[in-house]
Formats: sequence, C-alpha cells, structure tokens
Amino acid sequence: MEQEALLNELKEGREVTNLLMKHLHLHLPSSHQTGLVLIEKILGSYENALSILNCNGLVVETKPSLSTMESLPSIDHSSPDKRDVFKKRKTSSGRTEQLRVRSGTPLDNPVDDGFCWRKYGQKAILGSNFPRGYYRCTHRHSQGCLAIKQVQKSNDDPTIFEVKYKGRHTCNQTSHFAATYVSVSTESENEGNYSPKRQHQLEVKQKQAQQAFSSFGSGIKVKTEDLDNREDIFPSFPFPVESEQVKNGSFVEALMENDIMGNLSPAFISPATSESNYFSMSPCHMCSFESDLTDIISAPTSVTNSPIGDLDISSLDKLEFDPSFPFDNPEFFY
DNA sequence: TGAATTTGACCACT
DNA sequence: AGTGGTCAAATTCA
Repeated sequence: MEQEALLNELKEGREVTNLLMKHLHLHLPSSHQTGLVLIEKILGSYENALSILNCNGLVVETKPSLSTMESLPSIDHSSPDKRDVFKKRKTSSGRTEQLRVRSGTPLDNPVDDGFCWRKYGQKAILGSNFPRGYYRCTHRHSQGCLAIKQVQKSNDDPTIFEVKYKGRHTCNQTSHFAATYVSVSTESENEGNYSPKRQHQLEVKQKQAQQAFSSFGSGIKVKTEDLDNREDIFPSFPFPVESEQVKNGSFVEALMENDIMGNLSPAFISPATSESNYFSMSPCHMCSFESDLTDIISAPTSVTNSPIGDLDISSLDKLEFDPSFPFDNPEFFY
C-alpha cells in the first residue's frame, strides 16, 4: 500500500514534470532552454524510480464486445411485490463491454473500482468454471442508484476477472478521481477566487484521490482486443481531438487545450507498455461512460469500497482513434 | 446489532 | 425446458 502510494506520487511528479517541460518547450526562447536538460534528468530519475517500484501493478485487459445485454430492470419501489416488475433480461440493444482484470494477488476481489457494491447473488454459469457474482450499488435503496456489475473469473486464466458494468451510478458516492481532478481543474480556471484555505482543501482531496488511486493499482493497463470496436471501449470523449493530433504526438496538448486534464487521470496519459494496444487508463474514465439504460463499462474493481467519480464524458464519441496509432510508442505520451 | 454475504427459489427470456 | 438474473430469508461478519 505504501509502495503504491509512493508509486503514485512518483507518477504524479513525472506527469507534472512532463507538462512543465512541454510548457517550457512552447514558451521559452531557445536560448533559455538549458533548463530542459535538467527537467529531462528529473524525468529520468522518475523513470528509474518507477521502474524499480512498478512491479506489483494490476493488469487490466478490456475485452470489448458488441454482444447485447439487457436493460436495467425497471424497479418499482412502490410496488409491494417487486417480483411482479423486476425480473427482465436479455432484451435490450445495449452495448456490452467487459473488463478483464488481472490481479497481482490471488485474492478473489483483486480490483477496486471505487464504488460501494453489495453482492446480491451468485450463479453458476453454463460453460464457465467459476460462478458469476452479481453486485449492485450499496446505495440502491437509499439513493435509488441503479448501477450493477457482474464479476466472473475467466475460464482461461483464473487470475483474470471479467467485470461487466450495467447502469450508471446516480448515488452521491463522491469520486476520488473525478471530484478531485475536476475540482482542481475548476480551481485552475478561477484563479481569481483562489484562497490558501481552498487550496488546502484541494490538496487534501488530491491526497485522497491519490490514495484511492493507489488502492486501485498503479500498473493498470487496458488491452483492446478488438480495435474495430474501440469506440465501444471509449464510447465518448469529453473533448474533440483530431486523430492527427494524436498521431503527431500533441495529444497531451490537446488534452490541455480542451481542459480535461482535470477530468482525466494522469494515468490515462501514462506511457504505454511495449505491447501493442495497451495503454494505461484510470477506471474513473471508464466508469463515466454512458449509455442509455445499459451502461456496461469496465473497471478494475474489488467488490469493496472506494468511490470513484461520476464523470460525465458523454461526448467521448467525438474522439476518433487512428487504428494505426502507435499506442506502444512511449513518445506518444511525452 | 446492523450490515454484508450466501444461497435456494422464483421469474423472465429464449 | 434450460439458462441467467434477482429476490429474500438465513447466515456470517465486524
């Protein structure tokens, strides 16, 4: 845990340093850019430290699919007999996405998506060696939150958990990630109202977010097994980014220009691994994906607590990924 | 003792 | 009829 926190601190520092370097690149005259050498040294130190520490992370693989999942059951809480209205399934045209979460630990609940879930059922699934667990938001009754998820071990690899999300959180579980980063972002937009007290509050929140993030695992990776369906993996993006921007390496600037750095975790723009189509991603982004009634999103999760945000990046579909985009190119993120 | 989990039964869908 | 999703009583846990 402490190691994960350290890892996150290092990553935070690395990201900020990267941004600083880019800023200097853009705004400093070439004669004053000797400082960039120092920044690059700092980055090198970060990389070394991270490479030493980064060995216990979770590995998350998304396995997007277009199979349909049913709509969320409509619940009539006023009905004395909920069974009359509750059990519906397999009818919707919803999109299905599932995460494949690999845990570095043998625990049954290897992943934590930041929400409070309560298990309400478990079923043996035909053709599957492991039962499927059914979870719903803890605040289902208190706040009417309809988010549910299904967790099942993979047949192929029991260390991999396939997680399906349905519905959307409407509860007041505050998002460590979203709330924090959005708040920071908002604050940066309103520097005129900035106060030391407010800054302290933000720092506290940021610490909380980082802790939550570390509980989530710092080495999370997402694998898109079907690039043709990448729009289903990332059905929406909160900002219009031309693929050309992505290709020419200005994606980070694009993020900044569209003011989403406050909304997207730094993990999202972390370096990709050497394996093609892998890239780091924060669960908060995925959790914020919207669909109509069925919202199948993926996140590394345990069935335990740790709030995540209810980021609304409903316009994510404006983003077009270049199929040939080299996600395995670390320079993309720098 | 309240909250969370387990588990058998019920129900909808195919 | 088979299968998957949910309910809710019983049980376990903190």
